[in-house]
Amino acid sequence: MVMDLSFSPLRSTASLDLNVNPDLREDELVVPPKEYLESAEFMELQRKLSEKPNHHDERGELMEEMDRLSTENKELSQMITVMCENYNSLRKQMVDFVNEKKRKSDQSSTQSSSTDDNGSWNKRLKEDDPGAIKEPKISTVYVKTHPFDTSLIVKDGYLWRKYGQKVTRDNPSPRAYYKCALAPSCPVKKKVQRSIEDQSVIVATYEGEHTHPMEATPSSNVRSGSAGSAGKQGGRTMTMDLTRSTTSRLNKGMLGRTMDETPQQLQQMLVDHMASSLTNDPKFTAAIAAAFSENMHEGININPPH
DNA sequence: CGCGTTTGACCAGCGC
DNA sequence: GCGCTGGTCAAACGCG
Repeated sequence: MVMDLSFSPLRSTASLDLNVNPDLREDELVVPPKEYLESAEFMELQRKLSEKPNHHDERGELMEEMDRLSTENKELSQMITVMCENYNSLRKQMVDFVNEKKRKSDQSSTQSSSTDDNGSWNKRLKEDDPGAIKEPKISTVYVKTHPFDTSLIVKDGYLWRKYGQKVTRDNPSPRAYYKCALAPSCPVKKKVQRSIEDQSVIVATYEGEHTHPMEATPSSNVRSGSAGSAGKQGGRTMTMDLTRSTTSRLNKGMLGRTMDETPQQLQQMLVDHMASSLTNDPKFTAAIAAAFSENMHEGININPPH
């Protein structure tokens, strides 16, 4: 199934927004980005819907618009396919590279300390806790966000308390430091920073393992700034939780934990998930229904004048 | 007023 | 020893 986004006001972003949350709840609202709601394109669509239409022309226009959007949808589908192919190719190269590196470091029997942040974090943590025998578990998660979304929010089902923010040398984006809200009983920390290569990608580095189950209200896991800054998010984004082991096929595919997904399968999973996310959102469906109801009500007059 | 975020100060590791 | 950098602390601040 290829999701037809022709009717979706989200089409300009949803088609390529890979930032989906497999665990999205029905009570979590998915709204179009604020930028889209304020865009000229959306205003124009709204204006068209609210205008007293010349029924025949309007229908013709709508059919044309549908054709245009269908074409656009096909093009976007092709783009996703190409992206998936590229992703798989790059990932394979990366895995090969990492394996090669690991082999070499094993051979030289040197303690491999990565040059990235995790390495320094590990070192620091070991110093903090000399009694620690086992290295804390470090995992890095990449989360695609809406390009306009400037917040550093990674919804992962846990409650976090922000304790610092820094601008690092090699990345103009600030890095935020979080501790698990249940600290000190739960020692987990995370760092969140936008990718230097792709500002729409948030890189979250987790250290340690939670000693407690997920919070019951994942939507509140990270407060968005001092409550008042919530509006800055500009619109909800769906986040992809890559940390959970009980991942859906989608997660497996996107994380690359299995390499056996074809681009078509990946694309299918993405599209299916976007479709279910949208249709599961009562506000979104209600808004669409209302818009169409209004339009159809005027366009299809059951009691034609004389 | 409580709670969580913000942000400047402080600390420690590292390289020169 | 000094400066740079990343990580953490804690007082100030703001919102509900």
